[in-house]
Amino acid sequence: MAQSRLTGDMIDLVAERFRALAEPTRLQIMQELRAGEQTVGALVEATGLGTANVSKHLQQLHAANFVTRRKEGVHVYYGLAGEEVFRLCDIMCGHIEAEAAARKLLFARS
Amino acid sequence: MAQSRLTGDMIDLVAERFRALAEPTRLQIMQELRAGEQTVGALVEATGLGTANVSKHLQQLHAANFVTRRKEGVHVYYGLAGEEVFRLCDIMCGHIEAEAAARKLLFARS
DNA sequence: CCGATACTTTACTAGTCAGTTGAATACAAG
DNA sequence: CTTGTATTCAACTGACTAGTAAAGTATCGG
Repeated sequence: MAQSRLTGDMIDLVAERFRALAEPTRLQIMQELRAGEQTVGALVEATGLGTANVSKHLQQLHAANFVTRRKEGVHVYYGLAGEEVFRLCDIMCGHIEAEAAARKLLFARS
Repeated sequence: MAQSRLTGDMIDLVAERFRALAEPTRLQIMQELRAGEQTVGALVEATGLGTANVSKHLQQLHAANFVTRRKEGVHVYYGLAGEEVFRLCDIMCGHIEAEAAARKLLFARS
């Protein structure tokens, strides 16, 4: 099941995907999308970011296949392409919490 | 279990961790470490990268808590701090493969 | 103490990228 | 066709960072 070996090409692709998630702004957008498919304008309002900025981030997330894109009239709706992202975030959160817990323990026995 | 909501601070921390893995070079180093704890010099030889470069990447991985550091005499041994990283990579690989499969399917019915 | 080896730090360069501004495109309504 | 709204594109700036070279630090053997 688990990739015992990551080939050179695959490493590049994986790193590229990680980079798509390595930006707080993009994670914030993903988080907003969790409420459901939304237009660019709605995301702009929800996040307080600039329109062009949000549009660019959405394109990057779309290029990395983390969001879907659907045009309807004058609006463009973006939505989550899957839940993997949040599984990834959960693992990271666990990692961070474990680290915090370890640090706490370290202080406790000083 | 799953974080239904990611707070602002947590988003920053998670993005920071993703960034640590968003570099092919660092993934390559992690991959090498899978064979076991190794010195900086051994990693330099295994990867063909510059010494200072490897040292710096290892520090970043250590700061993100993905590798352990142990000094022994004149050598410094780095090792994997856990297997989460590879779980993350596996999910990403699955994502990439699913995407490739979908593209293939798209071509097939043209 | 001296020199050698292993690693880290610092300073630099070149490339990348987030965010912004203003123009361009697409579509809808009048 | 014209106006207005929604989104994207292009150009720019400032910040960050990978890689490298050279100096600095630590540890061991003699």
